[in-house]
Amino acid sequence: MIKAVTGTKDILPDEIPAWKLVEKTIERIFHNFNYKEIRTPVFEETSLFARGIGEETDIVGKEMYSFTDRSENNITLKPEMTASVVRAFIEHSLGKQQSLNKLYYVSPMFRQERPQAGRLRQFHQFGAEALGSTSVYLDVEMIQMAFEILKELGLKDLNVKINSLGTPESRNAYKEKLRKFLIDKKNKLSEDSRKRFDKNILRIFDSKDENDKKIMKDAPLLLDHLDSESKESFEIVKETLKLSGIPFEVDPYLVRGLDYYTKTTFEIISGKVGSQNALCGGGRYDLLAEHLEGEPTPGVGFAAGIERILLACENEKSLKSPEENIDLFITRLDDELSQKVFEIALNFRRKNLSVDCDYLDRSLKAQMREANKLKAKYVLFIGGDEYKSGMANLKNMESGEQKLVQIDKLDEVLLSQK
RNA sequence: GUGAGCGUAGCUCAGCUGGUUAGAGCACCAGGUUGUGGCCCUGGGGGUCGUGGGUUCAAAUCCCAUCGCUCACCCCA
Repeated sequence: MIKAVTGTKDILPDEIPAWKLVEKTIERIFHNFNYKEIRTPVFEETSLFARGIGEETDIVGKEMYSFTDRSENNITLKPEMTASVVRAFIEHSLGKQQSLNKLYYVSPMFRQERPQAGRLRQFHQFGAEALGSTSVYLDVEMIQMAFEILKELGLKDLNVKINSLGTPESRNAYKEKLRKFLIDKKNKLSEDSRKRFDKNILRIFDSKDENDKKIMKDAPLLLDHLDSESKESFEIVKETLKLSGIPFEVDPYLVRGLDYYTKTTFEIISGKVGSQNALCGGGRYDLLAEHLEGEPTPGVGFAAGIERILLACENEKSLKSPEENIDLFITRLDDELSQKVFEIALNFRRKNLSVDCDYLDRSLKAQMREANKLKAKYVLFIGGDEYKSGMANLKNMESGEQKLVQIDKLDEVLLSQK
């Protein structure tokens, strides 16, 4: 049997209502904040991600779905959206038509990792990017939108973490300080952390090794070494978040894995989804546009994982997606009437009623069971003596009431009761 | 890339100190009312016990390999 490729999943009809509800919520909240949707291709030239996300990151280093196509182009299925959005922004000179662009997206993403709870090889993210302003209020707006969407979906067990990475200059100066602090302790660190020492020294703060933790307790903190501008904007972020009524905690160890972040970074964690618990993450990236050879353009954004959110909703039992039902099920008492039933069905379908009927030549009883299963509001019985006089029984499935109606007057009867 | 656990019906699982035709619940189909659902009752269909090999008189059950899934590490949504 051919099965879906490892790490990919079918979304079956039963699960669609939950997805639709999430998608509707996303669209509503982004509209409230006046963000416009953007759609970009699922694949891009590999170099876009290599340069945009950073050669040293795990995403680029070992997780990309890359291949060469028949014309020898290096292609990669998008592992995240920010680089693509910024590429489109530059390519179409969106910044020249409008000084601030507030964009959002919902799209599948691809990363070749070992699947586990809350991690797939094809997964879905939604997110937003605001390009063209350094205003910290946009930083806060990202958190507000993400938080609002999660709250609307009924999630409660949430933890908002924020941090500031400062400007690249202050961060590099700080990294140097940290390197000096660690250099003589390096051989006492765990193997993983020793690797991080060269690759991404800030990541050593994430180590779960007890001894590493002990060493890092006395390490200098990035937050204490911010440039004055980053420090000030971080203060405003915190104050504004407070005013927004969004509970948060400052996590000086929150280091996002993508190279392009500057200043504000944040993450929203769920306590209900296992070990891949980041529902959403984001931050400011003021230098990305020029990295990609565009006009220098400040930006902020975030991305959230739909599968993880759905997992959290399931575990918190927070999602009440509406029941699916149909307006009318038409049964047939005599087999010869199939065509008539089909004709009546089309008539109502054209009038925007949701209508179904039997296609399996089943007994009336079976048809009724089907109607019940589909939660039909009404059942129409076509056939018998009453049909000969142009009549049919119409049954209200909830009350059980049934009345004889004239078939050619069904329109007004049904449409008025809808 | 590393580690652990698990693969029996469409789904959830029982059976596993090896021993007659492999079970249950749910779902599905039919009947109980030859023109009427939800509850109930009766019956039915559906399984190479993931795959391959080995041990044995005998394997779903023990051993090995392989594939797949799951969870965790790394990292991230």
